[in-house]
Amino acid sequence: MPTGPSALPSIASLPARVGETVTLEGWLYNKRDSGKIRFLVFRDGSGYVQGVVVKKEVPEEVWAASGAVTQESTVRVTGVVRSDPRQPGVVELGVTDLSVLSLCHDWPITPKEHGVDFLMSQRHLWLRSARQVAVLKVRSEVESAIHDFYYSRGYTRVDSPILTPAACEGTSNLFETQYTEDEKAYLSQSGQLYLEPAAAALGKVYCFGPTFRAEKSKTRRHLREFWMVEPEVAFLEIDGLMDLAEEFVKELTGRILDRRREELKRLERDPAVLEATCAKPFPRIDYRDAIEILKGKGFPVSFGDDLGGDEETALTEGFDTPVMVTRYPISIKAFYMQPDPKDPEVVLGLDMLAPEGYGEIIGGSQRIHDHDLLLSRIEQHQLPLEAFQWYLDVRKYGTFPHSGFGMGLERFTAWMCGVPHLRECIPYPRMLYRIYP
RNA sequence: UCCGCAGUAGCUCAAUGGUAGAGCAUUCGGCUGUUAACCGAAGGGUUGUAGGUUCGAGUCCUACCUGCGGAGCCA
Repeated sequence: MPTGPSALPSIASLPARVGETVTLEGWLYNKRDSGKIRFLVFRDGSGYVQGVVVKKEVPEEVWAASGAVTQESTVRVTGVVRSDPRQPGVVELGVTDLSVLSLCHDWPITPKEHGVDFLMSQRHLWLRSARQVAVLKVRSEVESAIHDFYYSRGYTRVDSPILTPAACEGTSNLFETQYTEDEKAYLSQSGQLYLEPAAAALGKVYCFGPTFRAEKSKTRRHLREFWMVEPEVAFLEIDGLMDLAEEFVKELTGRILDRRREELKRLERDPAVLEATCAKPFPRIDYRDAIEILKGKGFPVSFGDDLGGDEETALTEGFDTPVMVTRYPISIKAFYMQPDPKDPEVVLGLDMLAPEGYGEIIGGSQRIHDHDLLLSRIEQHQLPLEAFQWYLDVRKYGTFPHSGFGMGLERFTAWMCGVPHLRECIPYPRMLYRIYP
């Protein structure tokens, strides 16, 4: 079992050490003082443990240190691990020695409520709070599960570039940067176009990295910098893509339920919906049927309209799993999506909507594999042909049907955690008018 | 960009146009089983900025700044 940089045991390991005397290093999370007995809650990143300091049982200087120590001071503490008779399965530390390594003054984040503006300005410190720690652990678990999912199925990870010469879709929401003296570059909005040639090389590929959208979005479901995982699979068509998306979401959700129960509990996340997601098939609804359902619910929508947040929430009502909507009108979707041969007004696209109002977590499609059809779509969208010549080459040299999707890591994490706003689901959120810290 | 809401102590919020207040945090005191511990005391303010109305403005009006929520777009 490898140890960290310090050979000291972690708080997380204490339940297996009942009866032992251990020394820990960490921070003071909270303190309750009751005359001749003090309760100090320590944290070290792996967990939390309550230390009990009794005046007549410790040397005078240890008692003094336990009184002087403040929230977020760094400490080295020694004590006996014992089960807490009031909470079975939980341990506490009978403190025998305590030294303050660094006394913390004026810690700004108190145990009471704070406003969003204040917390966001203190994001680097806010990260230490129990709720943020839990969310970041879930996020990390999701990231790890993503790699495990694809690796175990024979996918090759292909890192797509972050600096790109032109837009994938439109140019109004790109971050621009100077590449050379007379050439611009743009931060990537998607790795998809680069994955398609890679799928011709490796068959099954995926990329996972940061994505940048300079949209003027100011909602809880948008970030300007977010992480997206994108699989792209050769010879996979729309029905197989839907199977892949469902299997993917089921596996990630199951992984969180298996390994992050503690964090879900701390976040007061009811696991019922996540358990249903693992157990039940996801409904698959054609866009045309979705429009009829929405009309029945009183929405003034007709064929050709895109679905807004309220419509998405209405469609998922009554389901405790994600819902997949397919076959959107060709007019509202990207140029590269494959038209349905049986219904040329729609494309073989797929959106997966999370339940409970969390909205779109996956968007994907079968791609156009016919060279001339793709060429005509590029022309219809008035995209610069020379910029897409390499993309057309995928169809020119041994073309093949293929499909892929993108899943937003923060949106998925937000849904897992039951956290309403994406800003808590990434360590340092980048939002409109906010790039500090 | 558009629509709506807000800005008062370090933080979260009160205050009919008439003496600027509470809780938490901080400091001091009390308490041997606390769980956002509790009890007592103290310090802490140019009410976002600039102008205006009024005998009198935190409160009403105008402009600006900052933030929040939502829309469009999307993951």
